Amino acid sequence: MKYTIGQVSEMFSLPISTLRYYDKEGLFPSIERRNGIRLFSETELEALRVIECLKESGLEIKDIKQFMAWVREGEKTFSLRKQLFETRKQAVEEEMKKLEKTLNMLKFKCWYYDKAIEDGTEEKIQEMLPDSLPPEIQKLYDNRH
Amino acid sequence: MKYTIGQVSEMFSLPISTLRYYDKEGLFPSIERRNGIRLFSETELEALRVIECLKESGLEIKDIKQFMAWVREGEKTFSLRKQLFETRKQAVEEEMKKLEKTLNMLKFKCWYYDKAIEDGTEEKIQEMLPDSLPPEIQKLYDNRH
DNA sequence: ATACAACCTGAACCTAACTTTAGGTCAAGC
DNA sequence: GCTTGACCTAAAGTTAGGTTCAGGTTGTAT
Repeated sequence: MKYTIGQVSEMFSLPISTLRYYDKEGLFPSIERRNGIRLFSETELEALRVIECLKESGLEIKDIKQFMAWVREGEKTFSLRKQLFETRKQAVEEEMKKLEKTLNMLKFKCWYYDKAIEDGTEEKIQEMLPDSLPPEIQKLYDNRH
Repeated sequence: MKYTIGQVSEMFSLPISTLRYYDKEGLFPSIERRNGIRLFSETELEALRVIECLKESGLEIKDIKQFMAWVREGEKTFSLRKQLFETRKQAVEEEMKKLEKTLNMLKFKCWYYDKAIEDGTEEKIQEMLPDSLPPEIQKLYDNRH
């Protein structure tokens, strides 16, 4: 099954201009064309799934291009590709830890403003800082950075 | 206790140029100056902690500026501020779900290339797709998008 | 009083990842 | 045979979040 750029744009909810940009950047190195018109096949759809994953992991387009080049080179690049995914896995795990901290701060601030609205002032809360907060909130406060 | 821009730069591991840029963007609306030189106090340090949190949550600088303006306006903006943190909390929770999916894909790809290296080829794995994978791997594969 | 580090400003510059624009091709239906 | 919609390209423009630069001021130690 082959798809036009418009169909793929729909399938992935990506603007056509973005797909053309990815192509220009070398992210679909083996894409087929008929009369100049791009024909996306399963290879390119899987490439797009990987692109979305690697982008979400924080990888830049030029490094995704490098990966696509490795794919074309065949089995001799298996371990380079493996290493790339290992590194991205670590990066994502660290990002998730950072987001957990961020979430603690946000939850603390939600509690803080809930209480400030209830009290009509921040002063009471300020007096409780840094270590006379309710137990659950204290945990958030201590782990917020 | 008051700090110079250089000291704050050290404390937060942020370039001086970034701190000046934040100031220019209105993120320290009440910062004190002596002979033109910025003096950071606890207010600005807490602002910086919040800036890092809101940035990590995906908020843009101009919206952080809006928040800092609300802080200056006092208690009448408590509920606007509360709402902002609620929204960021939701955004971070969604981002974490996305990263979990990304992590599934990355783990699957790590397994994939481990096996490809072991087998010397991808062909054996391709035959196992989409639903004859080892149970643990099947879970990753099914949940990768 | 001179040197020197650390501070200041406005303006220009930078990068990544797109998006927009202007102008052109092509196949299908009327 | 002409219109229409979906495709094409190269090049310029956009945005966020900074960084760099050129030129100037301030505070402290010698």
